[in-house]
Amino acid sequence: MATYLLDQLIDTLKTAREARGLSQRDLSAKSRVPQSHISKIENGAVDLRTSSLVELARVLDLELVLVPRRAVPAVRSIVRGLARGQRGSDGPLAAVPPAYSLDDEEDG
Amino acid sequence: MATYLLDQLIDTLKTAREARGLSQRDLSAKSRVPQSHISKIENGAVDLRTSSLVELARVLDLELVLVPRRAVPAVRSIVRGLARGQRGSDGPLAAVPPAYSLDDEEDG
DNA sequence: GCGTTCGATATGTCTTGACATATATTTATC
DNA sequence: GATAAATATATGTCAAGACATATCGAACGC
Repeated sequence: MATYLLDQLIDTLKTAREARGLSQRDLSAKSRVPQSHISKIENGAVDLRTSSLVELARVLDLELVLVPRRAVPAVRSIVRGLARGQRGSDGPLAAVPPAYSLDDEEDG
Repeated sequence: MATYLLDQLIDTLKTAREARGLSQRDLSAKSRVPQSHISKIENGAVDLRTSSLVELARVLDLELVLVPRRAVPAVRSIVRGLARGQRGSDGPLAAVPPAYSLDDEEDG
């Protein structure tokens, strides 16, 4: 019974897995998290431990970051920008583009 | 014993708590996570569940976000810039280090 | 039919997390 | 310096639940 608080994170994980064409078993093999458990996680049936979350995220090239609430909108904008293929290599803070994104939620 | 993977996150939590002048008991009262458990968490004695992590983070005005590895540097810049440029209403937010490690890799 | 590959489920084991208590640490009073 | 009270953090016990192993049935191709 995962909390609603986790839904966003879980959805990000699942979407990222599928975007990379990985099966639950593939992800399991790379993360050492059993496939059965991945199934439960994606179904919101468990309140997974943080180490499991980090483990899965790493395999999916995601990092778990604690962001000050005030910075969340800007962070989301950057993530969306990158997800659409823009390269953010021009400067760290250079681009904090508006969040006019569509629905290609490849990453969180 | 929490995995080394969690050390950064834990440290961020503890630092944020102290920066806000909250005792473990204060944080417990606001988060519904028992003080005894907060003690264990901060000592790396447990691999806390994600809901607990989210709960504690929220009380500290932090949000748990999954960030694509490629976007991590930009995100860190935002967080730091914000911590420097803007002050929270009630205390030094400056002490909110990013919660990730720096073994960057190629995209997959 | 047989063998794969996929996600979902069953049962057993190990650890978190809740509760109560113990151990600092600080401050105050004598 | 000793004692006590108040505050902050740490530890012990045990039930609820995460995690592990094995298995299930569905969908696909041979």
